[in-house]
Amino acid sequence: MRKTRQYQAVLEALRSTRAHPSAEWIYDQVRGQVPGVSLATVYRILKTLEVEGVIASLEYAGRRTRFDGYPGPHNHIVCLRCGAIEDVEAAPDESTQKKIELSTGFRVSHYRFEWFGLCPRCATNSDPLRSKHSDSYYNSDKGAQHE
Amino acid sequence: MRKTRQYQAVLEALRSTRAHPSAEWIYDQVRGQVPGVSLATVYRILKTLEVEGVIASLEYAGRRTRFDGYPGPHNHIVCLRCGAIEDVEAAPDESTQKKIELSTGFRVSHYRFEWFGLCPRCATNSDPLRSKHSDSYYNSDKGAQHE
DNA sequence: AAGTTAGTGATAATGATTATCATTTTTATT
DNA sequence: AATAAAAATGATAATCATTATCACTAACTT
Repeated sequence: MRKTRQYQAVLEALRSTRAHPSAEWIYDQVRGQVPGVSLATVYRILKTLEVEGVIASLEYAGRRTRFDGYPGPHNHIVCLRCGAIEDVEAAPDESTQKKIELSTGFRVSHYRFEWFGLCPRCATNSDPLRSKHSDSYYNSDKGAQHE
Repeated sequence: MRKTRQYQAVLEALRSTRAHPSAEWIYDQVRGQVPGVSLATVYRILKTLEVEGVIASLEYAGRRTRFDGYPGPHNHIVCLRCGAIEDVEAAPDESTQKKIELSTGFRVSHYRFEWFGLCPRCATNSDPLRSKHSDSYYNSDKGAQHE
């Protein structure tokens, strides 16, 4: 992969935050650096970066994919209402993985371990839950509601 | 919710297997009992059952949702290639959850803990990976490849 | 039996992501 | 530098699981 302006802008945008943005939020940032960039290009570069292991994608059905520019040994806690994703250090212990491999015969490559609930702000705010297809975070036009 | 023929047929179809089927596989089963049933009705009933806590949905971005008719204290192991989902007893310990609640301020309602890898058959079979939009399990016409 | 409520079936709409393809940009070769 | 080959881009159409809509029907209530 060539280190094009688009490529660099995508990686910089993603790494500019610890808040796990969506492709569309990244797209908006990149447009500031490369005005005519296409959303398809952003998706393409994100996929390349993921395959290279440079970034990670966090996928939840019915919600847009969120990207993590600092993949490493950590897990996530996700707000059911606003979609906020924060890092968490806890992880299931490795001895469990060996047991599972023996009992199921699967060859395990990775695990997903995520807590779900309400973030502190959402826990005290009783706005209605929003539909599957609109995250408050990193939404294209409306902008983030909080944080 | 009235216990209509459609409702009962959906629940029976889902509970007829431990293999976590998709809405479309359930739809095919239900059609055997209620010939003119609509796919929309199946989705509607599945959503109701989930909200009632009678069943659980297992969601993976880009793949169709899979349903679990026997939700309980267990977790899953997922094959990256064929989409097979099997039950696993291991779970992260509860003391970790308390620590996370204190450090993040989130109010945790549930967690997701899943191992990914290749099932025994897929580990020894080198067919190409299929696209995001076609699971081999519970695919409408083609039927399951194995199991 | 009439009236209210809930559920259904058919189909259109949704929306994030991917595929396509002609064009442009970059790299390699002469 | 000129040309050829390879890769990346931008614009847009296509995909596809799921949801929304709405007219119609079945089920309860009194």
